[in-house]
Amino acid sequence: MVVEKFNKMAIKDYQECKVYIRPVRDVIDMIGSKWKLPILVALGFKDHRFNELERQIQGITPRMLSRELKDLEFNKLVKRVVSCPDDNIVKYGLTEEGKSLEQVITAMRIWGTDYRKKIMKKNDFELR
Amino acid sequence: MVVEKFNKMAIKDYQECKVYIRPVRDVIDMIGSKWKLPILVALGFKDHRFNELERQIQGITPRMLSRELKDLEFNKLVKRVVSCPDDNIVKYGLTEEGKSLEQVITAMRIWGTDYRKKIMKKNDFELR
DNA sequence: ACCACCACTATACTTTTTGATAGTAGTATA
DNA sequence: TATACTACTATCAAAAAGTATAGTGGTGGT
Repeated sequence: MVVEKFNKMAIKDYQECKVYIRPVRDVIDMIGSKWKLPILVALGFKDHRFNELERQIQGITPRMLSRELKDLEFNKLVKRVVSCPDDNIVKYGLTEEGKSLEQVITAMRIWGTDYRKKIMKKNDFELR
Repeated sequence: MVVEKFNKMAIKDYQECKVYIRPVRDVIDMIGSKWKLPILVALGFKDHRFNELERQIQGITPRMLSRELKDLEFNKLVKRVVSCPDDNIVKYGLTEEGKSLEQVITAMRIWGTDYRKKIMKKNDFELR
């Protein structure tokens, strides 16, 4: 009796966990690399050209920028637009899907800022 | 004149971007690996013993679990407690700091769930 | 014609992360 | 005493992620 109940609970917990874990891992798989969030944040400000992004995101190489933009395009978070076909001006911007990430990014930003403040206070020195 | 204004704006944008990017990257650095969020989600349900986590999180190896728990402990998101010293029962749970991540995780979960639904609709088949 | 800028791509390499497998020390159980 | 479970650790290998460096094809200006 007791064993059976315990088992059922365990299975329930397990399934609930999975249901909660899966979408969260999807998000990490999509935007959890070193450069994807910086790119998305920059594009959240305004559309950017390739070289603008290169300059905006310190340290990124064109190879990484290119790859990450392609990944983000593949996942429909970013769109590549040739805004002025005569001049071949390429711009990158967020899709609606990409814009809908704003709440996630904002939550991270707030938490990250708080965390950084706490660390700074505790250690009583400035980080960077 | 125009050039000067443009430059100033560019600098402003750049600085604002950095201010927004940094905390977001901090978060990714802390929880952006394959197993950290699954662990945090599981611990959000309840405290877990080491082997409980192993069973709960399908696919994780004890090596990874051990390492990731240590990382999370190091960053004060998770605490290790010997709840019953006589029996040496070890449990892992969220710290207050870890619990404060809930909003981030919730935002990710909601977004991830929506995204998955959209993909499923578009492709008109079930994922997994 | 020459040089610069834009939007990338190619190649090779290093570093980081993760996995597979086995093992250990301690306690409990039959 | 043998077996099993808990909470891990060690070693090595593979895979993934990221870096360094150079180069390409196109357009635009002088």
